[in-house]
Amino acid sequence: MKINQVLKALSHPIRREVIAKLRDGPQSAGALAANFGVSKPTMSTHFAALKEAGLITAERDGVTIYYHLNVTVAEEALSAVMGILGAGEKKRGVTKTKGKGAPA
Amino acid sequence: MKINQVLKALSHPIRREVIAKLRDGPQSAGALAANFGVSKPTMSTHFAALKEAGLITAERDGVTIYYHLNVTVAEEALSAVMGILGAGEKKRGVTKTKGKGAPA
DNA sequence: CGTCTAATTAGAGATTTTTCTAATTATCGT
DNA sequence: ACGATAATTAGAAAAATCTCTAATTAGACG
Repeated sequence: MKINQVLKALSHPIRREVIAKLRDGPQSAGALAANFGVSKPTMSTHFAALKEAGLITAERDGVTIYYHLNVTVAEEALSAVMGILGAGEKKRGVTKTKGKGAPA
Repeated sequence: MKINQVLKALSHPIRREVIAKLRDGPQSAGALAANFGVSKPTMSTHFAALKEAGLITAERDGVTIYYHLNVTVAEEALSAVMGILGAGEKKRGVTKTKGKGAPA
């Protein structure tokens, strides 16, 4: 899981909404696309970004493609974000140096 | 807290590293900038993005500016990401319709 | 095979992001 | 006031992102 790809994927509202919808179960590309005011090719690009990030997987059934949320990657991503944001841990105070030998 | 700004802020490796460093306590702009292979003005831009997102705050002490992690916003952001990624909840199965009256 | 549906890839334009150098602002100390 | 230090703003170039329309691929079915 590449955290950079995952966070870039999460940095667009449409892609976040897609993930939210897929939490209720797999859905076809077309059904997903119907929820947003952009063209289908644009949605394809967003699906591709999510797929690249590993957050979703595609499954073809006949002519229809169903996207599934990859729960494992979603959980890994969440852990990673916890690691970055600190998950509520407290740390030591300022190391302020007021006098002459000032810090950078 | 605007989740879009926060996630965009998190979508750059340098900005994530800055947050990580600030978890150990406030640091000056210059001290932070010293850790990355980019110019100081570039770092200023990154600080501005983090500040816009509310993830850090600035405090001037003489000629030096100290950045602090905004723990509250960091925690809110984490909650928001949990909401998006689902925080490990399980949901119902596929609603696959194989026959004629196919879904979109 | 021809045609219809579902979705993607191709190509291009507009906007945003990232980064740089140069100039400016703000503060301190003499 | 002057000069040094810390950091930002200004302006511009390069790269990435987002979106569109048109064309293509893939499969189903009569």
